[in-house]
Amino acid sequence: MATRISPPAQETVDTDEACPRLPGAWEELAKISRCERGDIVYHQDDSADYWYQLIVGAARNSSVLADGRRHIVSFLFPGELFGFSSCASHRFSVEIISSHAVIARYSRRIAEKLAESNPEVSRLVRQAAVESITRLQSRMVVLLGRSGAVEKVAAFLIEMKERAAGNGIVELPMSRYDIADYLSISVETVSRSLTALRSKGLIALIGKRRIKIVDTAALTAVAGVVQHISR
Amino acid sequence: MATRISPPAQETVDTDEACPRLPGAWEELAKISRCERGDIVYHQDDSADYWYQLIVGAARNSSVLADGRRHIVSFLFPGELFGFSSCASHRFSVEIISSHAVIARYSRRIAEKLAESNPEVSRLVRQAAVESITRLQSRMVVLLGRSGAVEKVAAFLIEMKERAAGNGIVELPMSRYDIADYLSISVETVSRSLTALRSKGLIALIGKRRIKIVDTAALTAVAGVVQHISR
DNA sequence: CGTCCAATTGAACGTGTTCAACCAGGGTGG
DNA sequence: CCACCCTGGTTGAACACGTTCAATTGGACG
Repeated sequence: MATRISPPAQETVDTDEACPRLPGAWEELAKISRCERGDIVYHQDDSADYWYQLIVGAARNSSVLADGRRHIVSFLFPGELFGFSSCASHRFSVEIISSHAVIARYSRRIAEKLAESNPEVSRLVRQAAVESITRLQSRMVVLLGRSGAVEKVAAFLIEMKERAAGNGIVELPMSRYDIADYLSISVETVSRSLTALRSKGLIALIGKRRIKIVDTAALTAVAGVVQHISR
Repeated sequence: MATRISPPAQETVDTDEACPRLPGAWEELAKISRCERGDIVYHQDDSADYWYQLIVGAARNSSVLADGRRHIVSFLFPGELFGFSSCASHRFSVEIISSHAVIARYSRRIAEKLAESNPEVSRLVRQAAVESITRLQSRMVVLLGRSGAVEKVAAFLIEMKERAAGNGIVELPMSRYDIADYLSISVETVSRSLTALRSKGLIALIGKRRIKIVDTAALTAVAGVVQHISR
């Protein structure tokens, strides 16, 4: 059952990933950890002493409501900076969903100081925040825009295709339950929507967690004209 | 039909956050405009050369989808900073909904330079962005997490109460259609939810655009455990 | 006073939820 | 090795809720 990731297992590993190029002062600050599926990067209500960046793998950023239901606010992919908070504690939990992952941890106190003294870091952090806002707003439009379930799932698949980087085949690191909680529909409806898209010939399922997008144009059309974010 | 005010700005991701006290260098940058209901601060797809701050009044931050439907991303109230973006053009429109309003305009080029050279401005702008993210995430949880329409409307009323600052009586500067597009439910359902809350004795309607919250505790309970952002 | 649009109410319909059964795969223990 | 279970996923059927279409009211303004 989901072990908390260890206190800093710091090993110096080159982070020449898909993440944005950051100044040396920033990179030196990184403490690298390896983790596995189910590890919890931080928990709802933990104190927010660090910023994080996902280097390898995938994670979910979720919140559990009072009635026990869960909502997934976002999925995290390589390169993404997360863990910003306006208050002293985190309001959401972040949990690894890929079998393995690598994350970088940055002392919030020092990182903030750096962001104030170093113009380059300042700009990059602000840019990361603004992009996060853009993505959230875009997602809100997609989800709350009164599309049907099939449209939501189609939009989700396209988002995954664009973010996880695909050559037509999209790996889904998350379960159907995760997708359901992300789109705010029931698991059954997610499943039905997928089979609907499959029987229309727009996608093909390879196993459970792998999807081939057969007709991208048609899928995009189903999703509605969802203009996506330039990253 | 909605006159455009002032030269357009390029690139905007509206961060809908409350604005803290900023240093003199910042305040000197402000260009003040007065406007009226229906005025468009900027339009979807306009290029954005400015950041904005709403001083007096209320505005809506919306986007029109391909099929003609509209979605309201956020309502803007006095003090809020908006118009940030990472991409080249506005993805949303901002329109005044109160009879009169006052807004401040800041050259984005200069403001960004200021944010990079002045640690205080840097911190405050970053803080505004982070709070905007928090608010968006919170709103997402509230809206997507609660299934019932009555619960959404209840949550909306409480949000308005907290933001517009009320002594029990909440002024609603927006129409039922605006509320509907904000909550992604139909106007009829908004209306029905309001009457349901009224007949339960939780609220009272004074005219059309003014609501008295009779039983705050019960209304909060209906809204679900909606923890709100510290501003 | 009449017009126009926002707001409300009513009734039929459609879509997603819910409850339920079933299937497939992986792990464990006898 | 097979039986067993347990979780994740799919499918089916009844129901509930919000939408939609439609009619009515109410208030603002000319």
